[in-house]
Amino acid sequence: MEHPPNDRAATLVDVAKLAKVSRATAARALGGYGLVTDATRERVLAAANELNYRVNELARSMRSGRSLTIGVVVADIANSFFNTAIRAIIETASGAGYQILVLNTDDDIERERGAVRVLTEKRVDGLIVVPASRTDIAHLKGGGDPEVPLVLLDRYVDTDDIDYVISDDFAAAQGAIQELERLGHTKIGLLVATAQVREYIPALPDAVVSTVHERYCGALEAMPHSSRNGAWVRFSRGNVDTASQAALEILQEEYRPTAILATNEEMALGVVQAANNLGIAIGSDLSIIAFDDAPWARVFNPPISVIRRPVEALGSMAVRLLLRKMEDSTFRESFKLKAELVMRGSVRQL
Amino acid sequence: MEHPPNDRAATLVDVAKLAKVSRATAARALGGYGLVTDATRERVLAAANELNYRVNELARSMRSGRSLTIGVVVADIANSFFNTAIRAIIETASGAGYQILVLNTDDDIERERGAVRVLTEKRVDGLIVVPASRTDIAHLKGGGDPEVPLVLLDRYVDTDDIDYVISDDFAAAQGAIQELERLGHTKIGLLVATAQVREYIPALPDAVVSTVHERYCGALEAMPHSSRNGAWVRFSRGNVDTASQAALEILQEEYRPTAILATNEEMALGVVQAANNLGIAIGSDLSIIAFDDAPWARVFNPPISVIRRPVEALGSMAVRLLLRKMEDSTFRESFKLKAELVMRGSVRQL
DNA sequence: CTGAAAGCGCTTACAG
DNA sequence: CTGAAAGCGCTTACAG
Repeated sequence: MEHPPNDRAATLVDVAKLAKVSRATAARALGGYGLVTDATRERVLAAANELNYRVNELARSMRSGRSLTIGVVVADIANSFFNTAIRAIIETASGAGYQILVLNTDDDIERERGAVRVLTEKRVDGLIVVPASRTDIAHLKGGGDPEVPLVLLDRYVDTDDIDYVISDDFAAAQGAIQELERLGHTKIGLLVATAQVREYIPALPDAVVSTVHERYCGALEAMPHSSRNGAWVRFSRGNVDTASQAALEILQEEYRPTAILATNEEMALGVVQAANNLGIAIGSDLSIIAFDDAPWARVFNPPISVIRRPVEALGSMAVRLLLRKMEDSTFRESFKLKAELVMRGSVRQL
Repeated sequence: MEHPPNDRAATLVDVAKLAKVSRATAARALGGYGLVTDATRERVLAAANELNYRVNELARSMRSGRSLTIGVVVADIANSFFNTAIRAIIETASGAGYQILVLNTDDDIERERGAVRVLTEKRVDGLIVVPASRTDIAHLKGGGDPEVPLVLLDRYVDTDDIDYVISDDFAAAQGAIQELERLGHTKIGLLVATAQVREYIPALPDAVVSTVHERYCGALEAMPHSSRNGAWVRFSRGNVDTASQAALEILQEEYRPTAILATNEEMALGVVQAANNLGIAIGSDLSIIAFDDAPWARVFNPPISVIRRPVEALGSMAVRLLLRKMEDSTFRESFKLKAELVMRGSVRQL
């Protein structure tokens, strides 16, 4: 009963022929645009159905100039913040009919450049990028002529002509330190995830990403003088083992801190691991607050206090902002969302 | 110094004109195929550079019939197994010049159908799917004529004409239970992540995904008779809170088990949370083994014993298999990789 | 409401 | 080694 047009997939022409209409009419009936009688529409749909027709989105995109695809360039999809954000991005985008191309950079600027290039060539309608650098951003400013709409996620860069959706990490870090002080802590350590670093170092590297900068500065500003000499501060690569090494160093200082702020999931796990190794009990001997409410944080014993950022909101907001910019290329707006401090058993009052 | 062809992005014609060659020659020089003199190639590349030319992959794909894009349809990108696999998929694919379109189904078969349809319409060159059902698979068998190469990841389905890359979960579950018995455990509970279930139930639901089936059957087969009545078995939705409820029920049985096997990350966290709530000490009062070596597992106190599946290998294998199938449509092969039991402090010898 | 024609930006044979 | 022509499968004006 099928009309197999030889062997190849059915095309618009096949449908049009079978329905005895022109290509234009068939396209209108199938695409749901323009005008068609109910009768002809039905005829076309029946034909399409019989031939098991699938529109070729490549052709449609080329002709219409819209690919219905959004490119997402992210530091590390295995990190819980990013994959939760991507989940929200996929959700929001597919609700609006857009699909997502995801690339991973591991915070490598060269890979980011390549990613943006590939996505541009694939003619994505828009781009969501977690930039690996605050200053190396020429490739984001459209080396090309008609620029692809772009929204930065999680981090801003050193220019005022690129919109972003971020959380207020300065305030969040500041608030966490203040809360520790309120509870009597005066010796406070800081473990900062910093992709730009090989292993871990005590001093702030030159070029760091905005989140690193904000979290460090926010924490430092609130820090009691006794904690500002940097003995309890380390900037570490974003993996658990390195973080653990760095935390060990901090915790083995002559006067060790009574509390540590960890700036992401990996740093938090590193601190916990180091504390376990040294037999230091979290919650009683050492208090800890971490950025991002990873799924395991509240299940730990004691549960870990966290700075909960509105991850889903950040992701879906980035998409919605991007969609608006795609409609109106002059539209400009940026968002900085508040994070929430969630205190749990990992912090003790002194 | 630029030659802005009005306002639009430079196209192949613009480059050809500036380089004073035909479109075909320009295409050959830029695309790196066919024959061109070094001299003309340089001229073309210089022109392309001056015009900041970016090839339109949409057009290239349409003409060449290859989109250099692979579709990935996954249950939940926020789950650590899946996002680690996706990371490997992106890595392997981009090494071969392919980009990844990711869709999320939450194990909903309707969404899976929609995802496959969209990706087919976007003319992906291949498809990697984590199927939400073992039987509802018509949409995977190419309702269309020339089928898109397909590889299943993590789960097989009830047909022998679709290739897959999975881990040997039956053997893994069996091995874990046997090890518990070897250590003296006779009362062993089982918490099985089952997307098909609303909350949690004690009996195996009708239609479950292959991983659920394999893990359950593997565990059951090794189970001592004392543990087979099902009092300590629950099938739970894949989120921590539901899992925790289910675990609470198991742990509040009159004779509670001395060990529990949890079939994924969420189930493991659920057990830990329930144990914490009841004041049951993991490692001494209750032993636990979990599927998947999530990043937090070894950092817990005590560290959680896990069944470590070769996640990256599964992901990159799926891509390599798919690439081979794309080259040769008759190529058939499937892989079942071994998992490794990693014993840590969460399991005690009785 | 429907159709004939042109064209999106490339690549693919086919000549030369 | 290079070019002229055709065509991938659609949509977009433009007529009627």
